[in-house]
Formats: sequence, structure tokens, C-alpha cells
Amino acid sequence: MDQKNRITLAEVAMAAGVSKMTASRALRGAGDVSRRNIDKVRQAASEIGYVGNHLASSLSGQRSSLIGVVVPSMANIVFAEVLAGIAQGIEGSGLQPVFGVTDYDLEKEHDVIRNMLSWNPAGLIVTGLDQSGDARRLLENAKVPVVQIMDLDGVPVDACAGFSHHAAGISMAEALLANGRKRFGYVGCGLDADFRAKKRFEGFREALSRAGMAFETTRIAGGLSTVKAGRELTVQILKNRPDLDCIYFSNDDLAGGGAFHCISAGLSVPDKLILAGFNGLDFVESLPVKIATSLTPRREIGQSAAEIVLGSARGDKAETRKRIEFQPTIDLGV
Amino acid sequence: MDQKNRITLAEVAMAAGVSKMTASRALRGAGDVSRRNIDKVRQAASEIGYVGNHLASSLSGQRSSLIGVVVPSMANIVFAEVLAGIAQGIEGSGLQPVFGVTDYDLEKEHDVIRNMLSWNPAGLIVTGLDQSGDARRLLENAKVPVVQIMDLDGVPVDACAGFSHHAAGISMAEALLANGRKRFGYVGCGLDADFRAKKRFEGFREALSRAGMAFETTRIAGGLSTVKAGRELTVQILKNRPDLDCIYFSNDDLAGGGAFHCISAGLSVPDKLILAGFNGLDFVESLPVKIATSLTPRREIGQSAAEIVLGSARGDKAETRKRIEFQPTIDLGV
DNA sequence: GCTGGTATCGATACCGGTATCGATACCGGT
DNA sequence: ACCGGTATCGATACCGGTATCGATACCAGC
Repeated sequence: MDQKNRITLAEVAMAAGVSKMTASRALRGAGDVSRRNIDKVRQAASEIGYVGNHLASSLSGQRSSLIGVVVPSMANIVFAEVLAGIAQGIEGSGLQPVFGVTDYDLEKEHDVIRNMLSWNPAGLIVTGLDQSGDARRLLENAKVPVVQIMDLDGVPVDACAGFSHHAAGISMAEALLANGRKRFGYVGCGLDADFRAKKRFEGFREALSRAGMAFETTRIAGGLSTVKAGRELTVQILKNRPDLDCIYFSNDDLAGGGAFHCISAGLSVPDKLILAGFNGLDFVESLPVKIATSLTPRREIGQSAAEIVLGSARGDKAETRKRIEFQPTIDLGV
Repeated sequence: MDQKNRITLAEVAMAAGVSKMTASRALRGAGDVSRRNIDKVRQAASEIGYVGNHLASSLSGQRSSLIGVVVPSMANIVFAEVLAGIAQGIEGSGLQPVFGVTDYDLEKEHDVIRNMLSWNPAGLIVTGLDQSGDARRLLENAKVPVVQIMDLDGVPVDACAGFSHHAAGISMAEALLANGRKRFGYVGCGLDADFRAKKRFEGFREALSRAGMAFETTRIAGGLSTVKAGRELTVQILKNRPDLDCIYFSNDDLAGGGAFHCISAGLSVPDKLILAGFNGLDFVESLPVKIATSLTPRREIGQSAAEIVLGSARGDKAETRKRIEFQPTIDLGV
């Protein structure tokens, strides 16, 4: 049932009455082919339904038109949007994204990266700066451009595009302090695996401590950040400390859940209690109550990562070791 | 800067003191190699950091370990979850997903499919049954297993996994009629390109008409289905017809936006006005007001599509033309 | 000692393209 | 008529693996 009869370039060439080489050149638009032959080959190719074989051309050309993308999760719209940005960035370039999901697991990440590398991709886009030692060595020795995205707190292997989560945590804390908040709580999920959420948490805590303050209470759960979890954890933290006037969540999903609870419970948000998330997801601005968030340019990060890869693929030396810094903008929603 | 010095199997073989062939067999776990040589090769490979080259092995083996996935959008969590399901389904199989985004554009879809095919993938998973004629021919002539997902209303090329959107629209209408609703409105986005949303709309309309009723008013916009759009369209439709007691939205994002407006406006939901969406997204159950929705098994669909491909790749004839029907379950939320 | 069978190995021929380089034809200029 | 230059083409050698099949070694059985 296989492709015993896949049409090959040789057959196109024969049909057009030219050599394989000429057919190859004609279809690729490489030079050294007469107008007449270009037409003949094109004609023949479309007549017999030639599809081409990227495997062969990539193997021969020493470089595939695949671009590897490694993300921690697919159940999170943030990474889906990054992928959308990448897809948009490589649009029309002929490159194709292959992706791998790590589930926030370092070992899986290593396997995925290794696997990607064996496709000889035109480039690799990896989420985060914190890989395992083995994985990092793999990236360093890879002879392909590597772009690490979504984080700047650390030392990149090659190029990177993103923002500092530590700084994002700090500025959110500062904004909330400036807003007059005094009693802070924290709600987060999966901090042991989500390094970036942890960096925000720590940045926030650091800023509080510089102001002589601290989280009154924290509620850190395992598992994924979902709206549901956010709602439940908010119920819990408020039962424990109903006097909080600010809760920092590890992201907008959790914060949204918190907002839902507050609406149901009739709590005055953001007057008496302000909720702060992270990412600036689409739904936040439509919420019945205003919550604070940091708007992150996820799509843009994906897009510029794609552009860096594209540039390196064209041999543009300048793209190497490039560092693109984005700045999340804070929306207090008040 | 390229991979002038990528380590090849030949080098591993040399280091281990065996032939390329033996090294290949040892690393793949194919038979006909002595214990001693297996160890020597493995050792050598890891010592010199051999990574392997999927391009070469796929080309040689006539079949790549790539699995093509075509989705209409990446900005929609639904498709991200489908991808998550696929990733989960092929976990451990050594297959790797390549994806393409069509932006609900038939021409782009054709290009993407064609491109995928040229990777000689182990299988192709395509969203929906409604491709352009050219694209469909491409799929029919492809010598790879094709699984069309997320829809059953139509004739599949090969295997398929999903549910009937038409039926989903009907059952939601019936459930709402049984709930005693009388004055229906509809809010939707991008129906001209999103065939599945349109099928739900038409199923719903058909059920209404069978009950001697009809949508009192519809509000159909272009563009993407977002929470924001849902909120705005709800404001508009209710300004026009404040007497509606039911609004059917093309999906949960829009319905969520509707819910947000109703909360802000202090409307009694679902008593006076019930909102119905589609998909059963995570956040729905945490909402401060209850909305109706159809829960769809997105992850499971992705997973079973992956399994069909896996089965066909193993030469399992039974997987071909397989049709897996899922059943969305309605949650009225009342 | 000879035979047949099994386990292990490697030389060779691909897979389907592309890079390279030499061959050929045709041109205008002298 | 001869020459160098340009345009066009194709034979050949790869790219880095794997399938195939024959070679070799070793063993038991007679």
C-alpha cells in the first residue's frame, strides 16, 4: 500500500525529454535552463502530478527546510500563540515547523531536542534558557542556529528572544505597591517545573522585600495552571486570609479563576482586593471585573524567533547570538 | 558554519571497529548482531556523540517518521489541544509531528497538504472533511494513511475521527427547547470559512424549524471568535432584541464574552436568558454564571487519530477507512 | 572429515534528490 | 576561419542511512 509508485523527478525529466538535472533546475528555478525547457518541465510535472521529495532534497542539500520547535505544553494557549507567531514568521519561506512537547520534563526535553536535531533542521526554537546539561551541550554542539525564546534570565546558547520574567515580577510588584497594596498573597501552580513562573514569583518577592514587605501567605499547588485551579486556590487562600488586598497569580488562567470566585462571592475587585495575573490573555480585557496583568508579546516573540532562523539560514552572520528583548507592559486595570 | 563535521554512522562504525551495517543494526536494535558488538557500538556512539540522521534513514527506508498535522488556526485552544492529544498519542513511537496552519484558507490548505506530502510522512492528520477539489485529490492519491478529524458530516478520504457538528447543533437546540426557551438569537464569527461552526448553526436552525420556530435574530461577524468579539456582539444583539431568552453562540469563546456582558449588565443568567456555546472549554465550569455548552473530546480525537496513523504505519489494514465517532455531551448548566 | 544449519558480519546497491564540472552549441569579433 | 565567451545541458559523485544477499565462522551430527 506504500508508495511503490511515487512519481520521481526522473519520471518528470523523462516525460519532459530532459535530464534529471535539468528538471531539477527547472523546478527549483535555479539558473542555467532555457525558457523552453522550464516550461516543458513544469508542464510535465503538473501533468503527471509530481510532488517532490523533501527528504531527498534535504539530505542532498545538507540542510532541511524543517524548523524544530520545542514547547513545554500544548494545553496552554500561550505556546499555541507562539507557534502561531512562528508559523506566521516563516510563511512563504518554504520552511515547515516540527514541534515537540516536553510537558515541563527535562528528560523529555532532552529527547525531543535530540530527535529534532536528527532532522538536520534549518534551525531550532526552544522554549526557555534552562535545559539540562546534556540538552544544553546538544544545543551548543548543534551546527544549526538555535533560538531560545520566552526568557532572558540566564545565558543563552546562541540567539534568544523574549523578556525577563524576574524583571516582570519586580515591575508588577512595584506597580501594585505604588497602587497602595499592603497585604499580598501568592497563588501558583507547577512552580517546580515552570521555571519562568518561578522567576516571576521570585522577582515579585524580591521587590516586596526591598519594600520591607513579604507575601503574607502563598498557595502553591502542583499540576497545570487552569482557571478551575485558580478559582479553587483563591477560595482556599481567602478562607485562610480574608484580609488580603492583593493576590499575585502565576498567570492569567489562575487569576481569571480568582476573578470568577470574587464575582461569585461578591468581593469588591479591584477596590478591596486586586488580582494580578500574567500574560494579558485575550479574555482578560473582557472580564466583568478588572484584573491586573502583564501583557506579553507571545506572537511577536515567535515571529522574531522565526525571523532569526530565517536570517541564519540565509547565512546572515548578524543573526547569530542576537538577543531580542521584549518588554511586557503592565496593565493594572484600575 | 554548517555541519561540515556532523558525526556519521560511518564514524561510529570505525570507532567501534565494525562496518557501517553492523553499527546501523546495533543502534536500531535490529537482529543479527552479537551482544559484544552491540555494546561496542552503543559505547562508541555515545562517546563521540552520534545523533543520527532521520533524513537519511527516512529516505532509505521509504517512509519517514514524520506525521503531518493540518489545522486551521493556532490561536484557538481547541486545535492546540488536538495537537496535544496527537503528541500524547504518538508518545514513545518515535514519530514526530509536523504541522501546518491554514488560517481557514482553502488555497493555503492545499499548499500545506502538498508540502506535507513531500515529506513522505507516516501519516497525515487533516482538520475537517471539506477541502478543495485539488487538495482532496492530493489526499486521495497520497500513498499514506490520511485521517480527517473534528468532523463527520461528509465523505472522508480515508479514516476519520470526530463528531457531527450538524447533529451537535440539533441536540443543543432540542435541549434548549426542552428547557422551555422560546426566543432564540444567534451570534457567530467567521462562518464563511469555519465550515464546522456553520454546520452547527444550520443543525440548530433546522431543529428550531422542525419545532415551528426560528432564530429571531442573528448576528454574524467576520474575523476570529474571541471573548472580546463575543462580548461586543452580545451587547449589540441584546440592544436590538432585549427580549431574547436564549442565545446560541458559535463557540465557548463567544459565549464566555456574552456571559461577561450579562454579569456586568446584571442580567439573570440562565434564568431569564440562557447562553449556549460549544466545546466545553476549561473555563466554562468555573464561570460565575452557568452557561450551556457541548463538551467535545478534542484531546481524545487527536489521540485516536494518532493511533490510527500508528496502526496503519504498522501495516494494520483494519485502520484504513476506520471511522471513529465521538459524541459531544450537552451540559445545559442549569 | 564432511555436511547442513545457525549466527554474525560486510560489500554493494539503492532511496531521490542536488552540486560539480566538463561537454556542447552558438555567438560576435578579428 | 579561428578564438574566447556565454548559455545550456547532462554524467557522475555524492548526502547518510538501510535492504539485500552472499561470505565466513562455528557447531552438532553422522
